[in-house]
Amino acid sequence: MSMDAVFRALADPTRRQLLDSLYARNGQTLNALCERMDMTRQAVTKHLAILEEANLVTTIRRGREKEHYLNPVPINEIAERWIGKFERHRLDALSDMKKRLEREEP
Amino acid sequence: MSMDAVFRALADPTRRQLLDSLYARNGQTLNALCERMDMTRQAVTKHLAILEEANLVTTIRRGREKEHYLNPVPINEIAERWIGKFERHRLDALSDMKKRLEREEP
DNA sequence: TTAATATGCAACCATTTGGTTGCATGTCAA
DNA sequence: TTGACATGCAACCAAATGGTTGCATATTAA
Repeated sequence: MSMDAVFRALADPTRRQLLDSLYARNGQTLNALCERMDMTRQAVTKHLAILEEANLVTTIRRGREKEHYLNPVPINEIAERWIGKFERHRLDALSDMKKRLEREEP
Repeated sequence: MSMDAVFRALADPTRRQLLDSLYARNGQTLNALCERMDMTRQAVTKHLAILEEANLVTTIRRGREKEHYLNPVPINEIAERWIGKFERHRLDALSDMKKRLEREEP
């Protein structure tokens, strides 16, 4: 479960929109997801493939349809492992920066 | 402060490495940052420009050197505004998915 | 069985991205 | 002042990205 794939997947606004769509209604089929997107089905398919690769979306084949489910776990892991460490020192870094900025050119 | 720029900036492993480097030692000059990167100074400059555009890095010109400072605020905002909502329903979504997966083909 | 529906695969294309090289500019120190 | 050092700018290039079109396959329903 590479962090790189998750970050890369989240970088595209269309893919974030797809996640939002699944967040609003989980288990949508490809066609359902396409309806709200202003691009061809094949383009959406590619985006979904990238989301699947990042483990952000899981699919189940049900007959001729394919249901898509949001998997929030990788996002949670990013928040905990990577973003958390910056948050932790947010105020420290801010006050640091402020001090630096206030100390004018010597 | 566009969320898109932040996500895009975070998508590249080199840029995350730069943030890590600044997290370890804040206020490094361009040359200092380049030393640990296996690419030309100009390539690093471009990455830093993208990080600046996303407001993740702030710089101060000090004489002929340029100091780079980590700004964790945008990351914090992402965590709060966007990632938070997926985290919140993490368990719900998981159990949802489990149920779906367990209910075999009808 | 057959037509409609849902998805999959592959080739193709324009643009963006990540990197390079070469040269210019600005600042410090001898 | 002059040479060394730190950074800036621009042209260029290969590869990745995001999108398209066209056709193939599989499933449902009449």
